[in-house]
Amino acid sequence: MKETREKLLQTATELFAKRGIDGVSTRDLAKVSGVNLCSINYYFGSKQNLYDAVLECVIEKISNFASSKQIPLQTQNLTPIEEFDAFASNMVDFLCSDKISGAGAELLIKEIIQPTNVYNKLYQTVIEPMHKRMTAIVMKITGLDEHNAIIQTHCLMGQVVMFKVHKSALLRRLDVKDYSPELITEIKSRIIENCHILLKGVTK
Amino acid sequence: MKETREKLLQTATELFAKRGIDGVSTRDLAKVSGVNLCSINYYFGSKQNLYDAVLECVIEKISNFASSKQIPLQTQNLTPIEEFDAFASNMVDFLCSDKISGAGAELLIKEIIQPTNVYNKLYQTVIEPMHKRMTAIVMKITGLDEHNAIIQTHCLMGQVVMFKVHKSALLRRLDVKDYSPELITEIKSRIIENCHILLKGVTK
DNA sequence: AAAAATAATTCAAACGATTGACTTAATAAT
DNA sequence: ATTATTAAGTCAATCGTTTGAATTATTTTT
Repeated sequence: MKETREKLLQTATELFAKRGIDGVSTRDLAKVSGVNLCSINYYFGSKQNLYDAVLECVIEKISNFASSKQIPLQTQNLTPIEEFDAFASNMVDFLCSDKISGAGAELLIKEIIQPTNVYNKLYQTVIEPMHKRMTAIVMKITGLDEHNAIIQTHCLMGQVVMFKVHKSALLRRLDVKDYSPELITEIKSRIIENCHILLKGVTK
Repeated sequence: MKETREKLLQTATELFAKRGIDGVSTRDLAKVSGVNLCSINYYFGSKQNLYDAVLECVIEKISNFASSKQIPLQTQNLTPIEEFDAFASNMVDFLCSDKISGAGAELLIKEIIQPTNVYNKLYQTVIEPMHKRMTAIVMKITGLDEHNAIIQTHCLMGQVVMFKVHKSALLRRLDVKDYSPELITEIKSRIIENCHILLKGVTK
């Protein structure tokens, strides 16, 4: 059946996201997936290839999510600020809402912290285009040169990324168990307000 | 000699930071350290205990670094903004300058992304006090209530953390090989300027 | 439509290698 | 004499991977 491959991909995404590739054995994967052990090699060739396939799925998911959010927006004529807002909002949604990214965002961060051979593709197909696009907007609004705009872009993105990277600390500080839709909304508007202030108030 | 224990701790910090605890075998550790395999169990009891010891060293290093930066400042009477600046500046230094944190900062981020049993101590002794202190400053300057100040603190910290978490992407974007002292200075002043703008311009 | 042949998939079992931990013995340093 | 360190090796457990037989699904032939 074609389910076996899919089940393996899904389980692997969750387990790898939680414990990393070295923290998950092929026997764990097979048991949790409910498939035979050799299915991993049958469908993917090796555990490493399975990990690569999982990450390619995540890359694809991001690409799809990004383009799905762009199509309806391109018809309108957005100001740079509006374009930026949509971008930041989507980024928060993807990183923080498990409904959208699943365990993918978790895996993404792991790959960034401890890059494997897949990182190159991740960077070229997802990270760099996003970063470049955001840098262009920052340059347009602030008038910063490219060098400074890149650094500023990194600052702005950091505000978003932080809520995924160190989610646990924020939850403890706020004394809540998980991100609620309301909290995500709060975070989003705080980030966007901050970005507005920075984009308008920053000096060369 | 007392070197063996120290050498193990040092090597373990670097290897664990690079490849994670599961990515390093005890035989690797012994070989790279240039010590005998059983020294690990002799001095630390187990690989896990060695990892814990390494992280406690990192925690201690942060605490020392933080307090060393506080003593000379406490004598002066700093404004909240000045206190904030020193705090942010030190945080950038610790996270981004390998001379100061060594591989410790790398390990720190790894522990945050994939917490082990040591995370609790890390949070209670380092992260929470920092976060609380910064939140207090944010509240004082902006007048935000605690809930919003916590979220804002997370945003501000994110700007700093980003330069450690996704250092590789920034280096690629700027087309440089590593953080130079000049680049760190640039980053630092950008972050501090941003924080000034946000602390003064944010609305309830 | 029934039977035969082929391909795709799953299975239990086991492979060789490596893991962390441990033992015993001997040596070196303080 | 106590402590520190090395050496060589064993241990059970687990690792990723492979095997060949069994099963199921699909296609071809009759």
